[in-house]
Amino acid sequence: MAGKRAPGRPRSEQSRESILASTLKLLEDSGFQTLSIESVANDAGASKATVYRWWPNKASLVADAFAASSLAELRFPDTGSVIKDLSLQMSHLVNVFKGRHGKLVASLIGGGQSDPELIESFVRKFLRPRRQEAYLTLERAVERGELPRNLDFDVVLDSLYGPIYMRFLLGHGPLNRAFTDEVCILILRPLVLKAK
Amino acid sequence: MAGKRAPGRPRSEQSRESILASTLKLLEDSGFQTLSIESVANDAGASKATVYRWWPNKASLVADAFAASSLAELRFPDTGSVIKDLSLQMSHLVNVFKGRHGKLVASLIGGGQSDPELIESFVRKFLRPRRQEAYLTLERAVERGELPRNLDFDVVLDSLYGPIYMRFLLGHGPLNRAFTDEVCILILRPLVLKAK
Amino acid sequence: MAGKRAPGRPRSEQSRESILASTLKLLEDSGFQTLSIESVANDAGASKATVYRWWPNKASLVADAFAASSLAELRFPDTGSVIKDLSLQMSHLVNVFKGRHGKLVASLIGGGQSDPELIESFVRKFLRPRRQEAYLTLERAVERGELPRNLDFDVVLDSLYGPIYMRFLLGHGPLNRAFTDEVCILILRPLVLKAK
Amino acid sequence: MAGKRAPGRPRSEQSRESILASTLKLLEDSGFQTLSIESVANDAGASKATVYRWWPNKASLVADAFAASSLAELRFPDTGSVIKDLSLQMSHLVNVFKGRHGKLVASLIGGGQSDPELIESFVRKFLRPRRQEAYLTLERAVERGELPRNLDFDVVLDSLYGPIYMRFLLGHGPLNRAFTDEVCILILRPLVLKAK
DNA sequence: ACTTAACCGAGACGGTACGTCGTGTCTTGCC
DNA sequence: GGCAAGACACGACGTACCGTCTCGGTTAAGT
Repeated sequence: MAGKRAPGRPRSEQSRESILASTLKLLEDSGFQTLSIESVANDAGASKATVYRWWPNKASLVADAFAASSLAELRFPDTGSVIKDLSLQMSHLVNVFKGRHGKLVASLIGGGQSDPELIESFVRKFLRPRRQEAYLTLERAVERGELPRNLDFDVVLDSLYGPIYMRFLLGHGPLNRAFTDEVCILILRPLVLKAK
Repeated sequence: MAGKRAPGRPRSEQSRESILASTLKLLEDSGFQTLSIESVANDAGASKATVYRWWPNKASLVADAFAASSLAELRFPDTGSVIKDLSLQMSHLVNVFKGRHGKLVASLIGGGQSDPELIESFVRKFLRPRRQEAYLTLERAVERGELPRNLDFDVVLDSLYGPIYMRFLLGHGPLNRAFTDEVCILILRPLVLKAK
Repeated sequence: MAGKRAPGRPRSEQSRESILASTLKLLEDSGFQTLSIESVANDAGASKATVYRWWPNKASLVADAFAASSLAELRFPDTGSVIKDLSLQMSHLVNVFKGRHGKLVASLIGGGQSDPELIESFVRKFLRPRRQEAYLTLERAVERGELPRNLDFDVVLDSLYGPIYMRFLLGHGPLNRAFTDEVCILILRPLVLKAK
Repeated sequence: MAGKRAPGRPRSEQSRESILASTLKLLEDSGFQTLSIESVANDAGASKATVYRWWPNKASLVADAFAASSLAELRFPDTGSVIKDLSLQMSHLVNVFKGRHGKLVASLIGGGQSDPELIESFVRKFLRPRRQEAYLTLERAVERGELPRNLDFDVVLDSLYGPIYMRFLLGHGPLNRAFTDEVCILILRPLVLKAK
């Protein structure tokens, strides 16, 4: 079913990949605003028309490039302790934000303030998958009796990660393991104690 | 020597104000990226050269315009209860973010990801002053015996406001009074109980 | 060896014809410069590759299309009077130039100024055949004793038709029967008189 | 009166001249069709926007460039004989057409077949001024009694020059002094004889 | 009947130029 | 010397064709 192939020359997978790769590369240097589609096409050895044929605007292109990037390496550990699990993962996230891909994420969220597509892509491709895993981590803790039932996971998780995003985007305070640990303890310790 | 005034026509206060006003106006419609200095000059009935004479780039202009805007109306109440004080103020902030000036703040933070001056301006003109007031609110609670001494105010405040900024910028969950209240209770209730 | 036919599918006569027809049609609307091969292929329901397979460039295509057009309907009458014969034919030519095919001829000569192939085609397919007939008309007049022997036919014919082409291409004066008659009389009357 | 100067920076005469000069230069190499405005701007060290600010399209630009070129060097002599006067001037014209500026004129007339502005410019800037002089030459001959009164000058002149333009544009026969002399004699001798 | 090979449509590809828009700088005359 | 008006060189925008290139499918001639 749907075995029919579209007629005409098929899309070049090679050009698609080199365009996305160039986008990522240039984005890391120059940020979202200064990134020009012309420079992407140039760097990728592709034609501007080819870029515009497949991506309607810069935002779509960047969103796709971000989605294609291997940013999925943020697994949650399972140590038997919620606090340890989450503080480890939060510290990993901070390292990512401060590393090579930090500028990319900042560009995405920053550019997204004037282009909903970018935000939508970031949430769908990055935030939601990670949150799914976080739900599991929290559920495991509930099963273990570490956390109470009837907890609003989203409120807890936004309280844990919101401070990270805030400091990442506003830079008004240090962003490091000490900070994430403090936040983690501030929020989770009372919950865990209660459950005892 | 100090009494000497530079010769020539003094700077026109009127043009300065109309330029800042037009900047704010256009920013609310179009966002930071699409805002062009050309359009500002045009709308303000000023010359492009005049804009460039006084502001080196778009970011400075927007930062100044933001500073000149009356966004300082976010006082903290003093009800005698930390939780009430903060949940009221957080709810006010959410209303500002969802109101007419929301787009302005989003533009500032968004544009700031590729232009540090904007972030710096936002933090200095908006975030810090409010935080100063928050410190006072928290201190009052400590004096009252509502909160323990040796509390890291910045960690507490980022835990309270981070979730708001995160939902404001990413839009991945509802942002309303119910949410801020839940966050407020999640974080402050345990602290207050402990202090009893 | 000569009898051998190449194997494989033979050229589609239908596509050839529809391409030439579309070329003519579009040429009449848009002129040579604006005519795009893409639009021809599109209009003809053919593929661009098919056009390029058979015609190396736009000029060849247009030249072929012109050759295939039925512009051969400009016979010379034989009234027994050179002046009548030629003034009739010249008037016919003017009508053609002012009619549906006028733009086609103008495009051909115009485009030909930067593409010799077009001019060459126009001369070979249109001008020379007509001139052959004109030679016969003049020869008949010589036989009749209407015109002197030793006349340089080409000089006479260019003197008769040059004014028509000039006004057709430059549009600096009216182009109508009155004009062609005057030219005809100016040039031929003295010759005929002399021959008497 | 009308002493008011437009406000703002005045147009740069230097850029105007270098643009027109580059246009002429490139036109002689490449012809009208292949001439790109981009290359003109580039060669002139000007910006594309500047070209487009002052000339709405390629035709206007070329027309202006042609008008600014010194193609006015085609004076009519006054030898006391119409035939001599005209055959000299016609021969000069042929030399111009075969010389450096020939391609320019051909481009103008060729391009003009799809852009009336070009033709209009050629007629106004080149053809009409020369024709005015030709009228004077013919009038002198009438005064001298060399030519009859009541002659339609335009018909005579188109009969003389039409053949030149025709051979210039179609290239179907030699274009040289011998040809112009023959045409001149064919048309003018009968008139002059009559006038004797 | 079966192979073979050129044909054809569709349409993607790297390019080039288009005409427009905004940048930041400049020149002019008025205030 | 500030200011509006606005021209300037520059460079990216998004579009349209260019001429070339795969594809899958079609159509005869020659086995």
